[in-house]
Amino acid sequence: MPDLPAKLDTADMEERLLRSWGELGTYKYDPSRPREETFSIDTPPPTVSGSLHVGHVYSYTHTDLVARFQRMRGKNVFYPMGWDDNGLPTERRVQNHFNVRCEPTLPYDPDFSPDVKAKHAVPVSRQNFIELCNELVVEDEKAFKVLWSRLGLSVDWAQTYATIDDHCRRVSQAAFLDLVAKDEAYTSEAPSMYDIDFATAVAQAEIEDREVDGLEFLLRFGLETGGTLPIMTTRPELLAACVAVVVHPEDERFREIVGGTAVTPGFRVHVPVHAHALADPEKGTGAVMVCTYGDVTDATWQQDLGLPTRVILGRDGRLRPVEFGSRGWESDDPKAAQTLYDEIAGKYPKQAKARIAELLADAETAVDGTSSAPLEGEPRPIRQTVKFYEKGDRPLETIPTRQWFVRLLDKKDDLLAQGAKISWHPDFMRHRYDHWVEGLKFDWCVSRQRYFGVPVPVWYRLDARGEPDYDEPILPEADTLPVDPLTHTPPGFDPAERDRPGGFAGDPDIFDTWVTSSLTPQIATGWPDDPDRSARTYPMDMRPQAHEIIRTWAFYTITRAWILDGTIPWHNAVISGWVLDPDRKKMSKSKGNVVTPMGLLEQHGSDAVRYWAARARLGTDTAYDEAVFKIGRRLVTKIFNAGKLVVGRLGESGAAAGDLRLSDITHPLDTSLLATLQELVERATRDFEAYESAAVLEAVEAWFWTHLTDNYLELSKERAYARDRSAIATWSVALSTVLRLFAPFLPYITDTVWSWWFGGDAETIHTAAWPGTDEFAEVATTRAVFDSAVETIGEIRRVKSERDQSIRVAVPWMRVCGPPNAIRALEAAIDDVRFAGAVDEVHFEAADDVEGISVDLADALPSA
RNA sequence: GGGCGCUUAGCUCAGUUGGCCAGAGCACUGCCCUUACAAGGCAGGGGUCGCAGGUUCGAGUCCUGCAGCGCCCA
Repeated sequence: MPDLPAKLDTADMEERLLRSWGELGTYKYDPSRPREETFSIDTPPPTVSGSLHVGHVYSYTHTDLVARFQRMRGKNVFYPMGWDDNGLPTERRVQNHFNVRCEPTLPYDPDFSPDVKAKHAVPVSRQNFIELCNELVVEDEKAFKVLWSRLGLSVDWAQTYATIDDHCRRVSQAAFLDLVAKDEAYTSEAPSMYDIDFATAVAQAEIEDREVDGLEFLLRFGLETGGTLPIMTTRPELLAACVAVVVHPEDERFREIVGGTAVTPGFRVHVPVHAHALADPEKGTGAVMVCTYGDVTDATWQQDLGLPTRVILGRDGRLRPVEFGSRGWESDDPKAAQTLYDEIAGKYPKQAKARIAELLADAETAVDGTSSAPLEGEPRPIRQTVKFYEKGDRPLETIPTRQWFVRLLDKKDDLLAQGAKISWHPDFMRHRYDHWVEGLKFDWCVSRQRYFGVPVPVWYRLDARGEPDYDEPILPEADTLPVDPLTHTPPGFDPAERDRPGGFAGDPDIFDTWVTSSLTPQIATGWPDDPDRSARTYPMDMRPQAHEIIRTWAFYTITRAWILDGTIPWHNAVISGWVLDPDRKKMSKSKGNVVTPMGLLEQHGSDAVRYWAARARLGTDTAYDEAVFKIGRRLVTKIFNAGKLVVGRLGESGAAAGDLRLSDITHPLDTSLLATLQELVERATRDFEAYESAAVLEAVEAWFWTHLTDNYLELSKERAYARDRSAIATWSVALSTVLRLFAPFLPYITDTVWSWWFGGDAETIHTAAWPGTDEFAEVATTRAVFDSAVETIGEIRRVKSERDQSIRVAVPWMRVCGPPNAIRALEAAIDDVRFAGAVDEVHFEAADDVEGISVDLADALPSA
């Protein structure tokens, strides 16, 4: 037994154990053990260029609790860590840090070195950009690794990946080739949700609705048959793109004109009037103008009704030049139409809207030869719901562009069935997934018109005029991945043929970051190159994540696994809530209410911070509350002190660590305590298996405090000091067991106390066996003796306390009254109670008509 | 507008399949230096379990409706 320290030095303890775990290889994954002995975890790769915040500490701790529990149950835990360095945040950080910008058409320069002093950002090739990224994120990764380690995450650091590294790009591209081969990915020119500032298409999952102030304009269309048709619109600037008018099929007001032709004001273009169920009779005047494209419904109408397209909005977000009178742009008065359009061409929608409203308010642009202007009255302010890219500032536009899509809409039922095979913790979180799948409206747009990311690994043949053939994309050989089609040459071509008629062109786009992130299970488990590793770790056991990305990360991951090989990616989805600040707002960097986690660990100790995180049930949001760290800290101190007491006695007793046997435990109080401990172990194990770690902690903490330290240790202390074999053995068993039950939550203090007596330097508690539910079966009795002893000492304390007496004050005698069963149980442990209560003589009194135990010793107390 | 969750002591939260007077910690009050622990221990006060109905011998727990808060989606 080592000399036990007088005080607990947290920083020193943490540093020492971190080193020791590293040397022992405590958290190493063993690739030789079979699948059924392995527990594999699909860890969320944090965005390395993002800030470290307390939310990380929170949810990652939840994961670690399960990892440690499974490890102690004998599982070979596969607990990798990924870094997400693929995407916009890193792109920006690399740009600023190295003063470069990614120019994918440039050739790779192996000798490039950044010039941070250059006046303008230096353009570099995509490969150079990726290399700079790798260089930069090394530092970011270090910061994360230091924090995670200190927090006590039992990650195997030999198992790491980064989403932009060669391996991930290779996996991502290989999985894409698989999609293409299965006809699950396709390219098409279609109206897509497009952010004009980011200049890229986005997917449904990245879109959010925002309420904004808008204006409603009432326009008078002409009718071929004479008269006018009032139409309400919020987007008069798209009037030139109008291809039809629709009304609801059952709307009596418009019965006469369906099938007829309307004439747009100002531009004097003839457009058909159609009936369609999506036209809302309650909205505006009931008649809607269809423009290509004002929003997604326009695209539906255009498709359903076989309408032509008149696209006036360019990918730069400005109204592009149009020639009225040319094919597709016929007008009753091309010259007037052109004059009108030229006033708004080149403008952004917002400016164009203002200008066209002015012009349409002019009677000159009348549609019916009358003198009244097509714009009736003043525009009315309204609140409208508009779609935005989640990172964007201007509304999304629906612009036809060529994109790659992954088929989703044809497999909703399959995806629901896959979701149903997964256990969600808490279970109600599965609704989020189901509702998202049910609400899917588009296939997944996976191409992005950005520069930094995993390139779409595709080339296109160019015809004699230099036009790409999108129908027959050229794909790379699997063993050449990863490729960048803008620098690599496709099989069968010469580099000189790039961008030449009759030659080839590389696809300039990159993938949506979720294309790669949705493959973290495959990335981590070695698909497609290492089938052996994959067979030992996949499907994974557990996916921890936060609830707001169920519709993205969880959804896409389930989708990819289904398409790839019909599997579910993991058996359990474990969903953490958020950390809220004291005002109940989500903590995030942008709100400026973030607390730096390393400071917390240093101030309160890692165990105490883990305690705070572990107390929260899965799926529930938690207020950031310093008070809870303090409670955790108190628990750590208590374990330290109780450990000192117990190990001190064990050492004094002369027994060796392996020397004590369960069969030594014979005293009724001791066997009775083990009955309560057995209950605890059963409950803790059951709850942990159900991912209810917060309930485990609560139960273990309650037992430790109220059963062990407040009562049992006090009751049995005299026997322990007297080297009573039964007491000594019980102290050893109780401490060993409760330490192991606490170990997943409080890895530092438990391992420290463990090392004093049970482990030594060479063995850590974290690979010790989780207590078995039948571990004490041979000696545990019932809890009756313990309960009655506790009740009696509680009564003694209460009476003394009421008399303002010390608990140690000596009492010559007391009378105990209680039901016969309780009295009989109490008699078996009465010497322990007498010592703990400092009572000399006891008179028992069994009575059938009383409820609990009561003591009478007031008269025996010295006067206060 | 649809869905999900939450509403229990001043605060933060437990309350398993409905069952004895509703619990913990913090905070508050009083007492206690008891040889593991004063960064402690013991004891105490404090709640019509959001509201209104219903089922039941019995409801914090099940059902219906309503309200407030939060989140997800439209």
